[in-house]
Amino acid sequence: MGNEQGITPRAEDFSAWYNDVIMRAELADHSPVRGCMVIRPHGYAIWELMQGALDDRFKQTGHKNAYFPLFIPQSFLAKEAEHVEGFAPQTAVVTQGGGKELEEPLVVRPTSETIIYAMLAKWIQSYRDLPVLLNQWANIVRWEMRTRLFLRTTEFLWQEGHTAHATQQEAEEETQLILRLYRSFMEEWMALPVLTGVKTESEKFAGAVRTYACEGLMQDNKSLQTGTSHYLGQNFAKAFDTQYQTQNGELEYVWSTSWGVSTRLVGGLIMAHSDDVGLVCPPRLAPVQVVIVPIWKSDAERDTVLAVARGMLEQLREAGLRVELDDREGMKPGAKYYEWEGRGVPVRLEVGPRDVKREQAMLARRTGGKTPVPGSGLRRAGEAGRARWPQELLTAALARREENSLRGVTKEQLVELMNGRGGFAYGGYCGDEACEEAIKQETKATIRVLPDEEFRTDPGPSECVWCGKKAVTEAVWARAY
RNA sequence: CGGGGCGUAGCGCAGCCCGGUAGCGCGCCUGCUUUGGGAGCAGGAAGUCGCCGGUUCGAAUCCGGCCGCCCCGACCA
Repeated sequence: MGNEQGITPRAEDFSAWYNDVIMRAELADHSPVRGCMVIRPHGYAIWELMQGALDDRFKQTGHKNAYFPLFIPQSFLAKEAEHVEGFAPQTAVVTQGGGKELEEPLVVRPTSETIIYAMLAKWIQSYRDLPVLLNQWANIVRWEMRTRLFLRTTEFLWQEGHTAHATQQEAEEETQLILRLYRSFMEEWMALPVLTGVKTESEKFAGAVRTYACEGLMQDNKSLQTGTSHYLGQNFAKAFDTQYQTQNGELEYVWSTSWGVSTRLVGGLIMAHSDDVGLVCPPRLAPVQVVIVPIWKSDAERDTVLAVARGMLEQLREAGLRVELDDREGMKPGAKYYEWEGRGVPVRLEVGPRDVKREQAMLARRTGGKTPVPGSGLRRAGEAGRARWPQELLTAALARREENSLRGVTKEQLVELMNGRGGFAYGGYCGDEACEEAIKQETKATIRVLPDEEFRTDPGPSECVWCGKKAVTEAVWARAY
Protein backbone atom coordinates (compact mmCIF):
# COMPACT_ATOMS: atom_id res chain seq x y z
CA MET A 1 0.00 0.00 0.00
CA GLY A 2 1.67 3.17 1.05
CA ASN A 3 0.02 5.67 -1.21
CA GLU A 4 -3.41 6.53 0.08
CA GLN A 5 -3.50 9.99 -1.40
CA GLY A 6 -6.05 10.71 -4.05
CA ILE A 7 -5.10 11.06 -7.65
CA THR A 8 -5.24 14.53 -9.15
CA PRO A 9 -8.04 14.48 -11.74
CA ARG A 10 -6.94 14.67 -15.37
CA ALA A 11 -9.04 17.74 -15.98
CA GLU A 12 -7.35 19.61 -13.16
CA ASP A 13 -3.70 18.98 -13.97
CA PHE A 14 -2.80 16.35 -16.52
CA SER A 15 0.84 16.05 -15.66
CA ALA A 16 0.17 15.84 -11.93
CA TRP A 17 -2.38 13.15 -12.75
CA TYR A 18 0.21 11.29 -14.81
CA ASN A 19 2.69 11.30 -11.94
CA ASP A 20 0.03 10.29 -9.44
CA VAL A 21 -1.02 7.30 -11.56
CA ILE A 22 2.57 6.12 -11.75
CA MET A 23 3.06 6.44 -8.02
CA ARG A 24 -0.28 4.87 -7.17
CA ALA A 25 0.32 1.92 -9.48
CA GLU A 26 3.89 1.66 -8.24
CA LEU A 27 5.25 1.65 -11.76
CA ALA A 28 8.30 3.82 -11.16
CA ASP A 29 9.84 6.33 -8.83
CA HIS A 30 12.30 9.19 -9.01
CA SER A 31 15.83 8.12 -8.26
CA PRO A 32 18.52 9.94 -6.32
CA VAL A 33 20.11 10.72 -9.67
CA ARG A 34 18.60 13.69 -11.41
CA GLY A 35 16.57 12.76 -14.47
CA CYS A 36 16.87 9.03 -13.90
CA MET A 37 14.00 6.86 -12.79
CA VAL A 38 13.72 3.61 -10.96
CA ILE A 39 11.38 1.23 -12.73
CA ARG A 40 9.57 -0.65 -10.01
CA PRO A 41 8.55 -4.30 -10.36
CA HIS A 42 5.02 -3.58 -11.54
CA GLY A 43 6.25 -1.15 -14.18
CA TYR A 44 9.07 -3.41 -15.20
CA ALA A 45 6.66 -6.31 -15.60
CA ILE A 46 4.74 -4.27 -18.19
CA TRP A 47 7.97 -3.54 -20.01
CA GLU A 48 8.89 -7.23 -19.95
CA LEU A 49 5.56 -8.12 -21.50
CA MET A 50 6.14 -5.52 -24.18
CA GLN A 51 9.62 -6.87 -24.77
CA GLY A 52 8.32 -10.40 -25.09
CA ALA A 53 5.71 -9.47 -27.68
CA LEU A 54 8.09 -7.33 -29.70
CA ASP A 55 10.93 -9.79 -29.49
CA ASP A 56 8.69 -12.55 -30.87
CA ARG A 57 7.80 -10.34 -33.79
CA PHE A 58 11.40 -9.40 -34.47
CA LYS A 59 12.39 -13.05 -34.50
CA GLN A 60 9.45 -14.04 -36.67
CA THR A 61 10.69 -11.52 -39.22
CA GLY A 62 14.19 -12.93 -39.19
CA HIS A 63 16.02 -10.67 -36.78
CA LYS A 64 18.55 -11.88 -34.25
CA ASN A 65 19.50 -10.36 -30.93
CA ALA A 66 23.03 -9.28 -30.15
CA TYR A 67 24.70 -6.97 -27.70
CA PHE A 68 27.16 -4.16 -28.28
CA PRO A 69 29.09 -2.12 -25.68
CA LEU A 70 27.69 0.66 -23.60
CA PHE A 71 30.78 2.77 -24.35
CA ILE A 72 31.51 4.23 -27.74
CA PRO A 73 34.82 5.89 -28.62
CA GLN A 74 34.10 9.56 -29.02
CA SER A 75 35.64 9.64 -32.47
CA PHE A 76 33.05 7.14 -33.75
CA LEU A 77 30.22 9.52 -33.17
CA ALA A 78 31.96 12.18 -35.20
CA LYS A 79 32.22 10.08 -38.34
CA GLU A 80 28.74 10.90 -39.57
CA ALA A 81 28.31 14.67 -39.75
CA GLU A 82 24.57 15.01 -39.06
CA HIS A 83 24.72 12.30 -36.45
CA VAL A 84 27.34 13.99 -34.32
CA GLU A 85 25.64 17.34 -34.66
CA GLY A 86 22.40 15.82 -33.45
CA PHE A 87 23.71 13.73 -30.61
CA ALA A 88 26.92 15.28 -29.28
CA PRO A 89 25.12 17.90 -27.17
CA GLN A 90 23.17 15.15 -25.41
CA THR A 91 25.97 12.78 -24.54
CA ALA A 92 27.50 11.77 -21.25
CA VAL A 93 31.24 11.27 -21.64
CA VAL A 94 33.59 9.17 -19.55
CA THR A 95 37.05 10.67 -19.35
CA GLN A 96 38.55 8.61 -16.56
CA GLY A 97 38.85 4.93 -15.90
CA GLY A 98 40.68 3.07 -13.17
CA GLY A 99 41.84 6.37 -11.76
CA LYS A 100 43.57 7.41 -14.96
CA GLU A 101 42.71 9.85 -17.70
CA LEU A 102 41.57 7.90 -20.78
CA GLU A 103 43.48 8.36 -24.01
CA GLU A 104 40.20 8.78 -25.82
CA PRO A 105 36.99 9.78 -24.04
CA LEU A 106 34.19 7.22 -24.17
CA VAL A 107 30.68 8.30 -24.90
CA VAL A 108 27.89 6.48 -23.09
CA ARG A 109 25.80 5.39 -26.06
CA PRO A 110 22.95 7.69 -27.00
CA THR A 111 22.21 5.15 -29.79
CA SER A 112 24.44 2.48 -31.29
CA GLU A 113 24.62 3.04 -35.03
CA THR A 114 28.28 3.99 -34.95
CA ILE A 115 29.67 1.11 -32.96
CA ILE A 116 27.47 -1.37 -34.79
CA TYR A 117 28.61 -0.08 -38.16
CA ALA A 118 32.21 -0.31 -37.09
CA MET A 119 31.61 -4.00 -36.40
CA LEU A 120 29.52 -4.66 -39.50
CA ALA A 121 32.41 -3.34 -41.56
CA LYS A 122 34.46 -6.26 -40.23
CA TRP A 123 31.76 -8.86 -40.70
CA ILE A 124 30.44 -8.00 -44.14
CA GLN A 125 32.51 -8.81 -47.19
CA SER A 126 30.19 -10.39 -49.70
CA TYR A 127 26.63 -10.04 -50.87
CA ARG A 128 26.32 -13.51 -49.37
CA ASP A 129 26.72 -11.94 -45.93
CA LEU A 130 23.63 -9.84 -46.45
CA PRO A 131 21.18 -9.00 -45.16
CA VAL A 132 22.31 -8.58 -41.57
CA LEU A 133 19.26 -8.26 -39.36
CA LEU A 134 20.20 -7.34 -35.79
CA ASN A 135 18.40 -6.15 -32.74
CA GLN A 136 19.64 -5.28 -29.30
CA TRP A 137 17.85 -4.65 -26.02
CA ALA A 138 19.82 -2.05 -24.18
CA ASN A 139 19.95 1.05 -22.06
CA ILE A 140 20.72 4.43 -23.53
CA VAL A 141 21.79 7.76 -22.09
CA ARG A 142 20.74 11.10 -23.48
CA TRP A 143 21.43 14.12 -21.32
CA GLU A 144 18.02 15.76 -21.58
CA MET A 145 17.41 19.13 -20.00
CA ARG A 146 14.04 18.23 -18.65
CA THR A 147 12.81 14.77 -17.85
CA ARG A 148 9.51 13.05 -17.15
CA LEU A 149 8.97 9.55 -15.84
CA PHE A 150 8.96 7.08 -18.74
CA LEU A 151 8.49 9.79 -21.37
CA ARG A 152 11.92 11.31 -21.22
CA THR A 153 14.55 10.18 -18.76
CA THR A 154 18.29 10.58 -18.89
CA GLU A 155 18.76 6.85 -19.04
CA PHE A 156 16.11 4.71 -20.66
CA LEU A 157 15.61 1.18 -21.89
CA TRP A 158 14.86 0.39 -25.50
CA GLN A 159 15.44 -1.92 -28.36
CA GLU A 160 17.35 -0.79 -31.39
CA GLY A 161 17.23 -2.71 -34.62
CA HIS A 162 20.04 -2.33 -37.10
CA THR A 163 19.98 -3.91 -40.52
CA ALA A 164 22.23 -3.89 -43.56
CA HIS A 165 21.05 -4.79 -47.04
CA ALA A 166 22.43 -5.27 -50.52
CA THR A 167 19.91 -3.01 -52.19
CA GLN A 168 18.20 0.24 -51.56
CA GLN A 169 14.83 -1.33 -52.18
CA GLU A 170 15.38 -4.05 -49.63
CA ALA A 171 16.37 -1.51 -46.99
CA GLU A 172 13.34 0.61 -47.74
CA GLU A 173 11.13 -2.46 -47.46
CA GLU A 174 12.68 -3.29 -44.11
CA THR A 175 11.93 0.21 -42.84
CA GLN A 176 8.29 -0.24 -43.84
CA LEU A 177 8.09 -3.76 -42.45
CA ILE A 178 9.18 -2.53 -39.03
CA LEU A 179 6.85 0.45 -39.11
CA ARG A 180 3.95 -1.92 -39.73
CA LEU A 181 5.22 -4.28 -37.06
CA TYR A 182 5.33 -1.47 -34.52
CA ARG A 183 1.92 -0.26 -35.48
CA SER A 184 0.31 -3.66 -35.13
CA PHE A 185 1.99 -4.17 -31.77
CA MET A 186 0.74 -0.81 -30.54
CA GLU A 187 -2.77 -1.48 -31.70
CA GLU A 188 -3.07 -5.13 -30.76
CA TRP A 189 -1.14 -5.10 -27.50
CA MET A 190 -1.34 -1.56 -26.26
CA ALA A 191 -4.78 -0.80 -27.72
CA LEU A 192 -3.18 2.41 -28.93
CA PRO A 193 -4.14 3.58 -32.40
CA VAL A 194 -1.25 5.33 -34.11
CA LEU A 195 -0.79 7.45 -37.18
CA THR A 196 2.12 6.42 -39.34
CA GLY A 197 4.01 8.50 -41.81
CA VAL A 198 7.24 10.28 -42.65
CA LYS A 199 8.96 12.89 -40.55
CA THR A 200 9.95 16.22 -42.03
CA GLU A 201 13.66 17.10 -42.44
CA SER A 202 13.66 19.01 -39.17
CA GLU A 203 12.15 16.16 -37.19
CA LYS A 204 14.04 13.23 -38.65
CA PHE A 205 16.76 11.17 -36.96
CA ALA A 206 20.21 12.73 -37.14
CA GLY A 207 21.97 10.77 -39.84
CA ALA A 208 18.93 9.22 -41.51
CA VAL A 209 17.77 9.77 -45.06
CA ARG A 210 14.17 9.44 -43.93
CA THR A 211 12.47 8.76 -40.62
CA TYR A 212 9.11 7.09 -40.35
CA ALA A 213 7.20 7.23 -37.11
CA CYS A 214 4.18 6.13 -35.16
CA GLU A 215 2.30 8.90 -33.37
CA GLY A 216 -0.39 8.31 -30.79
CA LEU A 217 -2.79 10.87 -29.38
CA MET A 218 -2.84 11.00 -25.60
CA GLN A 219 -5.82 11.97 -23.44
CA ASP A 220 -4.60 15.55 -23.12
CA ASN A 221 -4.61 15.79 -26.91
CA LYS A 222 -0.86 15.91 -27.19
CA SER A 223 0.90 13.54 -29.50
CA LEU A 224 3.47 11.01 -28.42
CA GLN A 225 6.02 9.60 -30.83
CA THR A 226 5.85 5.96 -29.89
CA GLY A 227 8.27 4.44 -32.35
CA THR A 228 10.59 5.32 -35.20
CA SER A 229 11.96 3.45 -38.18
CA HIS A 230 14.81 5.05 -40.08
CA TYR A 231 15.93 4.50 -43.63
CA LEU A 232 19.63 5.36 -43.43
CA GLY A 233 20.54 4.93 -47.08
CA GLN A 234 24.31 4.57 -47.31
CA ASN A 235 25.12 7.34 -44.84
CA PHE A 236 26.55 5.15 -42.12
CA ALA A 237 27.98 2.63 -44.56
CA LYS A 238 30.06 5.38 -46.07
CA ALA A 239 31.07 6.81 -42.72
CA PHE A 240 32.25 3.40 -41.52
CA ASP A 241 33.33 2.00 -44.83
CA THR A 242 30.90 -0.89 -44.73
CA GLN A 243 31.25 -2.33 -48.20
CA TYR A 244 30.45 -5.64 -49.78
CA GLN A 245 31.36 -7.30 -53.04
CA THR A 246 28.50 -7.85 -55.45
CA GLN A 247 27.88 -10.89 -57.59
CA ASN A 248 29.73 -9.09 -60.38
CA GLY A 249 32.74 -8.48 -58.19
CA GLU A 250 32.14 -4.77 -57.69
CA LEU A 251 32.39 -3.06 -54.33
CA GLU A 252 29.28 -1.37 -53.01
CA TYR A 253 28.21 0.23 -49.76
CA VAL A 254 25.45 -1.51 -47.84
CA TRP A 255 22.03 0.08 -47.45
CA SER A 256 20.84 0.19 -43.91
CA THR A 257 18.05 0.84 -41.47
CA SER A 258 17.66 1.39 -37.76
CA TRP A 259 14.54 1.46 -35.62
CA GLY A 260 13.53 1.58 -32.01
CA VAL A 261 10.91 1.75 -29.33
CA SER A 262 11.59 2.47 -25.69
CA THR A 263 10.22 2.44 -22.17
CA ARG A 264 8.41 5.56 -23.34
CA LEU A 265 5.77 3.11 -24.52
CA VAL A 266 4.86 2.53 -20.89
CA GLY A 267 4.19 6.26 -20.56
CA GLY A 268 2.07 6.14 -23.70
CA LEU A 269 0.12 3.23 -22.34
CA ILE A 270 -0.63 5.16 -19.17
CA MET A 271 -1.70 8.34 -20.93
CA ALA A 272 -3.81 6.54 -23.50
CA HIS A 273 -6.19 4.65 -21.26
CA SER A 274 -5.88 5.43 -17.58
CA ASP A 275 -8.51 7.31 -15.60
CA ASP A 276 -8.82 9.30 -12.39
CA VAL A 277 -8.81 6.11 -10.33
CA GLY A 278 -5.45 4.97 -11.62
CA LEU A 279 -3.88 2.79 -14.26
CA VAL A 280 -5.98 1.14 -16.94
CA CYS A 281 -3.93 -1.57 -18.60
CA PRO A 282 -4.90 -3.66 -21.63
CA PRO A 283 -5.03 -7.30 -20.48
CA ARG A 284 -2.22 -8.51 -22.71
CA LEU A 285 0.17 -6.13 -21.01
CA ALA A 286 -1.27 -6.45 -17.52
CA PRO A 287 1.20 -8.12 -15.15
CA VAL A 288 -1.83 -9.28 -13.19
CA GLN A 289 -4.85 -9.88 -15.39
CA VAL A 290 -7.25 -11.16 -12.77
CA VAL A 291 -7.23 -10.68 -9.05
CA ILE A 292 -9.39 -12.82 -6.82
CA VAL A 293 -10.56 -11.09 -3.66
CA PRO A 294 -12.04 -13.44 -1.08
CA ILE A 295 -14.56 -12.14 1.43
CA TRP A 296 -15.42 -13.70 4.76
CA LYS A 297 -16.58 -12.99 8.29
CA SER A 298 -15.96 -16.04 10.42
CA ASP A 299 -13.02 -18.43 10.37
CA ALA A 300 -15.27 -21.14 9.01
CA GLU A 301 -16.34 -18.89 6.17
CA ARG A 302 -12.75 -18.00 5.48
CA ASP A 303 -11.82 -21.65 5.07
CA THR A 304 -14.61 -22.45 2.62
CA VAL A 305 -14.22 -19.21 0.68
CA LEU A 306 -10.47 -19.60 0.40
CA ALA A 307 -10.81 -23.19 -0.77
CA VAL A 308 -13.17 -22.10 -3.53
CA ALA A 309 -10.97 -19.13 -4.40
CA ARG A 310 -7.90 -21.36 -4.70
CA GLY A 311 -9.82 -23.59 -7.06
CA MET A 312 -10.64 -20.60 -9.21
CA LEU A 313 -7.03 -19.49 -9.14
CA GLU A 314 -5.95 -22.88 -10.36
CA GLN A 315 -8.57 -23.00 -13.06
CA LEU A 316 -7.71 -19.58 -14.42
CA ARG A 317 -3.98 -20.18 -14.31
CA GLU A 318 -4.50 -23.34 -16.31
CA ALA A 319 -6.34 -21.19 -18.83
CA GLY A 320 -3.13 -19.22 -19.21
CA LEU A 321 -4.19 -16.11 -17.34
CA ARG A 322 -1.97 -14.22 -14.93
CA VAL A 323 -3.97 -14.43 -11.75
CA GLU A 324 -3.41 -13.53 -8.13
CA LEU A 325 -5.34 -14.43 -5.05
CA ASP A 326 -5.32 -11.58 -2.57
CA ASP A 327 -5.72 -13.52 0.66
CA ARG A 328 -4.18 -10.89 2.90
CA GLU A 329 -5.88 -10.83 6.27
CA GLY A 330 -6.79 -7.77 8.26
CA MET A 331 -7.55 -5.77 5.16
CA LYS A 332 -11.10 -5.07 4.13
CA PRO A 333 -12.21 -6.03 0.64
CA GLY A 334 -12.87 -2.41 -0.32
CA ALA A 335 -9.29 -1.48 0.46
CA LYS A 336 -8.08 -4.28 -1.79
CA TYR A 337 -10.37 -3.12 -4.59
CA TYR A 338 -8.87 0.36 -4.50
CA GLU A 339 -5.38 -0.97 -4.49
CA TRP A 340 -5.84 -3.28 -7.44
CA GLU A 341 -7.81 -0.72 -9.41
CA GLY A 342 -4.97 1.72 -9.00
CA ARG A 343 -2.60 -0.88 -10.34
CA GLY A 344 -4.68 -1.41 -13.44
CA VAL A 345 -5.75 -5.01 -12.98
CA PRO A 346 -8.35 -5.56 -15.73
CA VAL A 347 -10.63 -7.98 -13.92
CA ARG A 348 -11.47 -8.61 -10.29
CA LEU A 349 -13.31 -11.64 -9.03
CA GLU A 350 -15.03 -11.30 -5.71
CA VAL A 351 -15.82 -14.49 -3.87
CA GLY A 352 -17.76 -14.43 -0.63
CA PRO A 353 -20.01 -16.83 1.26
CA ARG A 354 -23.02 -15.83 -0.82
CA ASP A 355 -21.13 -16.61 -4.03
CA VAL A 356 -19.91 -19.92 -2.71
CA LYS A 357 -23.52 -20.87 -2.02
CA ARG A 358 -24.56 -19.90 -5.55
CA GLU A 359 -21.46 -21.44 -7.11
CA GLN A 360 -20.49 -18.17 -8.73
CA ALA A 361 -18.15 -15.23 -8.47
CA MET A 362 -18.78 -11.54 -9.00
CA LEU A 363 -16.75 -10.31 -11.92
CA ALA A 364 -15.89 -6.60 -11.85
CA ARG A 365 -14.13 -5.02 -14.80
CA ARG A 366 -11.61 -2.24 -14.29
CA THR A 367 -13.49 -0.02 -16.70
CA GLY A 368 -16.82 -0.58 -14.98
CA GLY A 369 -19.58 -3.12 -14.61
CA LYS A 370 -20.04 -6.00 -12.23
CA THR A 371 -21.78 -9.26 -13.14
CA PRO A 372 -22.04 -12.71 -11.62
CA VAL A 373 -20.35 -15.54 -13.49
CA PRO A 374 -20.92 -19.21 -12.73
CA GLY A 375 -17.89 -20.93 -11.24
CA SER A 376 -17.85 -23.45 -14.05
CA GLY A 377 -17.81 -20.72 -16.67
CA LEU A 378 -14.91 -18.75 -15.25
CA ARG A 379 -12.42 -19.98 -17.72
CA ARG A 380 -14.61 -19.14 -20.68
CA ALA A 381 -15.45 -15.73 -19.22
CA GLY A 382 -11.77 -15.07 -18.67
CA GLU A 383 -10.81 -16.00 -22.18
CA ALA A 384 -13.65 -14.04 -23.72
CA GLY A 385 -12.76 -11.02 -21.66
CA ARG A 386 -9.13 -11.25 -22.58
CA ALA A 387 -10.00 -11.27 -26.25
CA ARG A 388 -12.72 -8.63 -26.20
CA TRP A 389 -11.41 -6.02 -23.86
CA PRO A 390 -8.36 -4.78 -25.77
CA GLN A 391 -10.63 -4.31 -28.75
CA GLU A 392 -12.95 -2.16 -26.65
CA LEU A 393 -10.07 -0.06 -25.42
CA LEU A 394 -8.74 0.35 -28.93
CA THR A 395 -12.15 1.32 -30.26
CA ALA A 396 -12.55 3.90 -27.52
CA ALA A 397 -9.07 5.31 -28.10
CA LEU A 398 -9.68 5.43 -31.83
CA ALA A 399 -12.98 7.23 -31.36
CA ARG A 400 -11.29 9.73 -29.05
CA ARG A 401 -8.56 10.33 -31.57
CA GLU A 402 -10.98 10.91 -34.43
CA GLU A 403 -13.10 13.25 -32.32
CA ASN A 404 -9.98 15.24 -31.73
CA SER A 405 -8.75 15.28 -35.30
CA LEU A 406 -9.66 18.10 -37.60
CA ARG A 407 -9.13 17.76 -41.34
CA GLY A 408 -8.57 20.48 -43.87
CA VAL A 409 -7.72 23.12 -41.29
CA THR A 410 -7.35 26.75 -42.19
CA LYS A 411 -4.55 28.87 -40.76
CA GLU A 412 -6.95 30.35 -38.19
CA GLN A 413 -8.28 26.94 -37.17
CA LEU A 414 -4.78 25.56 -36.80
CA VAL A 415 -3.73 28.38 -34.51
CA GLU A 416 -6.93 28.22 -32.50
CA LEU A 417 -6.85 24.46 -32.16
CA MET A 418 -3.18 24.18 -31.23
CA ASN A 419 -3.40 27.00 -28.71
CA GLY A 420 -6.66 25.59 -27.43
CA ARG A 421 -7.85 22.07 -26.94
CA GLY A 422 -5.19 20.43 -29.12
CA GLY A 423 -5.49 17.25 -31.12
CA PHE A 424 -4.40 16.31 -34.61
CA ALA A 425 -4.76 18.98 -37.29
CA TYR A 426 -4.57 17.87 -40.91
CA GLY A 427 -3.68 20.47 -43.48
CA GLY A 428 -1.70 21.28 -46.59
CA TYR A 429 2.04 21.92 -46.40
CA CYS A 430 4.18 23.60 -49.03
CA GLY A 431 7.33 21.83 -47.89
CA ASP A 432 9.07 25.04 -46.88
CA GLU A 433 10.75 24.77 -43.48
CA ALA A 434 10.02 28.43 -42.88
CA CYS A 435 6.31 27.64 -42.64
CA GLU A 436 6.94 24.69 -40.34
CA GLU A 437 9.05 26.87 -38.09
CA ALA A 438 6.60 29.76 -38.09
CA ILE A 439 3.79 27.44 -37.06
CA LYS A 440 5.95 26.05 -34.29
CA GLN A 441 6.68 29.54 -33.01
CA GLU A 442 3.06 30.57 -33.10
CA THR A 443 1.45 27.41 -31.74
CA LYS A 444 4.16 25.14 -30.29
CA ALA A 445 2.79 22.53 -32.64
CA THR A 446 5.04 20.55 -34.93
CA ILE A 447 4.42 18.36 -37.93
CA ARG A 448 4.12 14.93 -36.39
CA VAL A 449 4.02 13.10 -39.69
CA LEU A 450 3.31 13.49 -43.33
CA PRO A 451 0.69 10.78 -43.07
CA ASP A 452 0.75 7.49 -44.89
CA GLU A 453 -1.85 7.07 -47.57
CA GLU A 454 -4.37 5.32 -45.37
CA PHE A 455 -4.60 8.34 -43.07
CA ARG A 456 -4.71 11.01 -45.75
CA THR A 457 -7.71 13.17 -46.48
CA ASP A 458 -9.46 12.64 -49.79
CA PRO A 459 -9.31 14.87 -51.67
CA GLY A 460 -6.05 16.16 -50.28
CA PRO A 461 -5.41 19.82 -49.51
CA SER A 462 -4.27 21.99 -52.38
CA GLU A 463 -2.76 24.89 -50.46
CA CYS A 464 -0.31 25.29 -47.62
CA VAL A 465 -2.11 26.06 -44.39
CA TRP A 466 0.38 28.79 -43.59
CA CYS A 467 1.54 30.56 -46.73
CA GLY A 468 -1.28 29.58 -49.08
CA LYS A 469 1.11 28.42 -51.76
CA LYS A 470 0.64 25.11 -53.48
CA ALA A 471 0.73 22.20 -51.06
CA VAL A 472 3.16 19.41 -51.89
CA THR A 473 1.77 17.13 -49.22
CA GLU A 474 -0.69 16.83 -46.38
CA ALA A 475 0.73 17.15 -42.87
CA VAL A 476 -0.55 16.40 -39.40
CA TRP A 477 0.20 18.95 -36.70
CA ALA A 478 -0.01 18.51 -32.97
CA ARG A 479 1.69 19.58 -29.84
CA ALA A 480 3.93 16.76 -28.80
CA TYR A 481 5.74 15.24 -25.88
C1' C B 1 19.93 27.85 -18.59
C1' G B 2 15.35 31.24 -17.42
C1' G B 3 10.63 31.34 -14.38
C1' G B 4 7.80 29.12 -10.24
C1' G B 5 7.42 25.84 -6.02
C1' C B 6 9.45 22.77 -2.25
C1' G B 7 13.25 20.45 1.27
C1' U B 8 10.74 18.96 9.07
C1' A B 9 9.49 10.56 10.87
C1' G B 10 8.62 5.78 5.29
C1' C B 11 4.68 9.21 2.68
C1' G B 12 1.71 13.89 2.87
C1' C B 13 2.02 18.20 5.71
C1' A B 14 1.71 21.99 10.09
C1' G B 15 5.10 24.77 13.07
C1' C B 16 8.93 29.66 10.87
C1' C B 17 6.02 35.89 10.50
C1' C B 18 6.75 36.80 16.62
C1' G B 19 13.72 32.18 18.61
C1' G B 20 12.61 28.80 24.35
C1' U B 21 11.20 20.52 25.57
C1' A B 22 9.57 18.96 17.37
C1' G B 23 3.87 18.14 16.17
C1' C B 24 -0.52 16.19 13.06
C1' G B 25 -2.66 12.67 9.42
C1' C B 26 -1.54 8.28 6.79
C1' G B 27 1.59 4.16 6.83
C1' C B 28 4.58 0.76 10.10
C1' C B 29 4.92 -2.73 14.81
C1' U B 30 1.95 -5.45 19.01
C1' G B 31 -2.81 -7.03 20.86
C1' C B 32 -8.08 -7.55 20.60
C1' U B 33 -12.44 -6.85 17.80
C1' U B 34 -13.40 -6.57 12.41
C1' U B 35 -13.89 -8.07 6.78
C1' G B 36 -19.90 -7.77 0.37
C1' G B 37 -16.27 -0.60 -1.64
C1' G B 38 -10.63 2.84 1.67
C1' A B 39 -12.17 -0.87 9.61
C1' G B 40 -12.24 0.40 15.13
C1' C B 41 -9.96 0.70 19.87
C1' A B 42 -5.62 0.41 22.98
C1' G B 43 -0.45 0.48 23.24
C1' G B 44 4.32 1.31 20.58
C1' A B 45 8.72 2.36 17.28
C1' A B 46 10.47 6.00 14.25
C1' G B 47 13.12 12.78 12.89
C1' U B 48 21.45 15.13 13.64
C1' C B 49 14.17 19.90 10.93
C1' G B 50 18.65 19.45 3.06
C1' C B 51 24.09 21.14 3.95
C1' C B 52 27.77 24.82 5.68
C1' G B 53 28.57 29.16 8.26
C1' G B 54 26.84 33.54 11.13
C1' U B 55 23.78 36.18 15.02
C1' U B 56 22.12 34.63 20.03
C1' C B 57 22.42 32.30 26.72
C1' G B 58 19.45 29.46 23.23
C1' A B 59 18.00 28.56 15.98
C1' A B 60 13.40 24.13 12.38
C1' U B 61 12.35 29.50 13.25
C1' C B 62 16.51 35.32 12.08
C1' C B 63 20.87 36.41 8.42
C1' G B 64 24.49 34.75 4.46
C1' G B 65 26.07 31.06 1.21
C1' C B 66 25.59 26.31 -1.04
C1' C B 67 23.10 21.75 -2.59
C1' G B 68 19.05 18.86 -4.17
C1' C B 69 14.21 17.76 -6.06
C1' C B 70 9.48 18.80 -8.55
C1' C B 71 6.55 21.85 -12.03
C1' C B 72 6.43 25.45 -16.44
C1' G B 73 9.62 26.97 -20.91
C1' A B 74 14.02 26.42 -24.50
C1' C B 75 16.57 20.88 -26.18
C1' C B 76 14.83 15.93 -27.24
C1' A B 77 12.55 9.53 -27.97
